[in-house]
Amino acid sequence: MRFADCAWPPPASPLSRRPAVSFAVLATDSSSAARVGRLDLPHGTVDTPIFMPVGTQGTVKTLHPSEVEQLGAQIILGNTYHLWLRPGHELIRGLGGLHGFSGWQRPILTDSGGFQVWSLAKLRKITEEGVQFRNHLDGSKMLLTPELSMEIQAALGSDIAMLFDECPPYPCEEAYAEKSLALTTRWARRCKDWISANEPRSGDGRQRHFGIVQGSIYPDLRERSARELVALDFDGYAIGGVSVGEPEEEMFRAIDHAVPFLPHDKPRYAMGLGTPPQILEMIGRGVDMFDCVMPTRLARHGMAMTLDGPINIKNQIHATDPRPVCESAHAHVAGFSRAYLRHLFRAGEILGLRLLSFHNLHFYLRLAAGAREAIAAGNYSDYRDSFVRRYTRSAS
RNA sequence: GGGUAGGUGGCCGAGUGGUUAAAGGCGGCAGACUGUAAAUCUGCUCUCAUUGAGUACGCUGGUUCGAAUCCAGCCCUGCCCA
Repeated sequence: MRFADCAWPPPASPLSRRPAVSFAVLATDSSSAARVGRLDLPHGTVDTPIFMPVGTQGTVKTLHPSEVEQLGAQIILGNTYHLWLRPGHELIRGLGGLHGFSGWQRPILTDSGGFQVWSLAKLRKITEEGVQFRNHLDGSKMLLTPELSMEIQAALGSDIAMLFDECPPYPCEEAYAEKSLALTTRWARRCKDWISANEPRSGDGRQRHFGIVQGSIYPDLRERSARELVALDFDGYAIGGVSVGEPEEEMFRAIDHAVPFLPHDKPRYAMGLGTPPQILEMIGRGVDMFDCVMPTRLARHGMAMTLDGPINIKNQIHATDPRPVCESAHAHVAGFSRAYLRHLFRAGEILGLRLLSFHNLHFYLRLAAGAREAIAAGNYSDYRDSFVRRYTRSAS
């Protein structure tokens, strides 16, 4: 199975006819820890491994929900922090939750605001109670707590709510990482208490909750964090605190030191990852779910993913190139030349942002679909290796 | 013809005796981006060479130790009046 041979849109997996359970592992790879799974959620089913496009503010930037659907995206992200500040979770609740409000009818995962603890570090103060933010919109002080994060996510009505965590920076002293993960665990307990006291729904329609493993680059801490969260019993587990500036090898190690302590029958989610080769690497290490701003942000900055690595469409070299951006491009984009795409970017035309956003997401989604097919077909290592070999060949 | 304002690096535009190869913007050429304060940010952008040198603020001449900056003449442009 090669990336270029993958059918698009991907066929429904014949493996996915099973009794309704929240998550089922349907196939495993013999040469790696990769597995194919199915995750049943209130708004639909998600085939794993999966890439989840990021739609922080209730929109996958530049794209119409129908286009995101056309891409075959099965689940997208939203962000608690941003939607809380603007337009406010009660407003969204009143307009049909995030699904009704945004027009996206498939599953949504909401991040808890924990990442903003890291990304807005200059504007916040962490206490036992929660995180005091200086609102980046108007500078006013606001307190986000585990309970409030859960309440906001319940109001948004996402299919999966992430627990409120502290994402420590890199590098991070071991003592701080230990303190931080202990806080994340205490917050997880408070999230759980809030959920059991307030979650109105039950059964298949209920919101799922994923814990977030922290512990920076320290193996013992990763293990401890994973064990503590698993003991609290959530619907799935994420590995956080990665892709915060650490070398790639540290990132892989952090995953490896967490995955073995996570249950086989629950989905595993590596937060914020990654480049295409990183995602294939992580799938081989047993991760099921990914999200990353990279395809959409890079698209808006003129970078297009191709089977031969990313290219900067703004570069002069593409000025008269009649070829499509990539031989694997979706028909929606394949009809446009690199020369035209370059022109759109140089002219500041919005269509350029849209076409590359569409293209890069297609590339990522197809990468994941190909991985699912390859795992089911029992040749995942070949798929990964042949993709990475070509993708990185000209990059160096 | 008279008056007046002005001519600065690819373009716009600041500078009005030395710290000016000349602010800033645009344009151009690259780079960065990983649970999105991001259609953003960074670097380079006269010529040649390694430090360094050369050429350059309409043109020509002058004043001065030193001129994009002061003076004279000329050329050109905008506006106003004939």
